[in-house]
Amino acid sequence: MVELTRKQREMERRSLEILRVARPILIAEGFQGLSMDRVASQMEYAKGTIYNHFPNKEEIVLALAVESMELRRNLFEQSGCVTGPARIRMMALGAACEFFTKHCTDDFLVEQCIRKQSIWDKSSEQRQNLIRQCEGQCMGIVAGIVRDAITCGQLVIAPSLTPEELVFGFWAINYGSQILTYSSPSLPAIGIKDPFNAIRVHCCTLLNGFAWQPTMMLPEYLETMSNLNEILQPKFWSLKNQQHSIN
Amino acid sequence: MVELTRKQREMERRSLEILRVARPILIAEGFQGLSMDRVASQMEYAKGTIYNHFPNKEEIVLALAVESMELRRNLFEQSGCVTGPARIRMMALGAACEFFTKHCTDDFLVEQCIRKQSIWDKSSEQRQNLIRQCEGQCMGIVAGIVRDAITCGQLVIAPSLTPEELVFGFWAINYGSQILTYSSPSLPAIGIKDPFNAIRVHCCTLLNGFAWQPTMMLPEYLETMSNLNEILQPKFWSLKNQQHSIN
DNA sequence: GTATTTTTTGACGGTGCGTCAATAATTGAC
DNA sequence: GTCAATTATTGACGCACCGTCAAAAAATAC
Repeated sequence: MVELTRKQREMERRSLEILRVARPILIAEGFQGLSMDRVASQMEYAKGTIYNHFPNKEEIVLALAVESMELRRNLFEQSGCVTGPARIRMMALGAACEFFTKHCTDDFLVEQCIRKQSIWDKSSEQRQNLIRQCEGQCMGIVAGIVRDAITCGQLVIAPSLTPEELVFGFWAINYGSQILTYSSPSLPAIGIKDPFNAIRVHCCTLLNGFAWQPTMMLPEYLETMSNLNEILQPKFWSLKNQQHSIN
Repeated sequence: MVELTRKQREMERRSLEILRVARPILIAEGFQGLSMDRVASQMEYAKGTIYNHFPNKEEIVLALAVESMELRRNLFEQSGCVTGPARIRMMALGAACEFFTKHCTDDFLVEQCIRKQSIWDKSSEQRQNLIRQCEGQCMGIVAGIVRDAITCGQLVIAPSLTPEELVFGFWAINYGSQILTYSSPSLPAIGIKDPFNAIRVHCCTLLNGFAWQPTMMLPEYLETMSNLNEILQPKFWSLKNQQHSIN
């Protein structure tokens, strides 16, 4: 019994070590660049041993994505330390998003890697569920804020729109902007100089469009966001020891 | 001289044939699934001949993306046939986006394929410029509408926001939503049942947030969008013969 | 009809994935 | 401490793919 768990612990430790080796390769050279041989040689193990832990490359990538999405979820949870009306908490969440993209860029990139059919095709349902679960938790946190706002009468939405679908809009703005920012070869050339500022403006405008109380116009919003960034950063830094890639 | 151009024409014809063979493979099986050997054998040419036309796989994919983005640009241009205040033309553009995603799904998928560093690393600057150019043209069309609105006094934006950055918001909502829709394993499970409706709602809300005149509340917006979809679709269908994958 | 240029071909070297029989290490019974 | 049984590790192997290039074939020029 004790024996078994010791073995399991060792197994677990090495799995994590594999992920530690794989992560920087994935980030630096993408899915193509990550090779099992390379991971094996860098670990000083044979390839077969790696395959004892992960049945294929896709599973490694998904495992890395789980780590990264858990970091995101932790940031989302930590942003809950900000008190105040729902709209402010929603903004704190936006700040968490911004923090994640700016300071956990590696994790953001890993998250992107898994948005490909081929990866979902080849990976185990079990690990896929971990992703789904984490995604659901993130959604739950944000949708909770929306529900609070509705309950307090600070926000009224059309009956055809669920709170989750409202969150979907903010998710899309953030996610879409960030994808475009990182993958569009020359945003500045087509007139987009400060995408992060643009995201803030659009989130504020969307909140205003929904008439989410208390009313807050752009200058006030931007100032509040700056303050939130100040407040939240030190909190987030405390995660450093738990996690991998905050910089 | 005449000889040379005939050869060039044949060369051109075969390049297009390669793309015609490659496209369905790319769409069905992704970048990984597309193999040069397969294209060659399906064309009944030797692999070397394919390499006479495209120096590597990435160039083929980029060439396909150019075709798809040109289709998008054409749809954007065609949406200009709708007359009326800028806000309505902006909505027509939204309808064009929706049409593209829904009925040119293959092209939408191809557009996604090129948002990877590894593809830009390996492809020629020349073809990259074709993409950038097309992207710039699309941006130009939409930003033009925004500028019109500003000129007419129907829209006022903060001086810190360029018209292009405003477009960026709508782009992000559309692009982000669609990526999430196609790649998130289970949006319905986390509460998002009708992403297309959600996109419309968010675009309307964003327009309202910017106080873009003439004022239009959600029900009116949704009805107008439905009408636009009716009006525009037959127009778009006329592209069918020029292009590849409208369905 | 022959010499020259152009085009096509597919075998080849190199890399990477995932497998599996052979080998090494660990375990536990005596 | 020994040895048989179990478990873990290894890396060579089969297969697939990319991109190259010398040789063969076709087209062209004369």
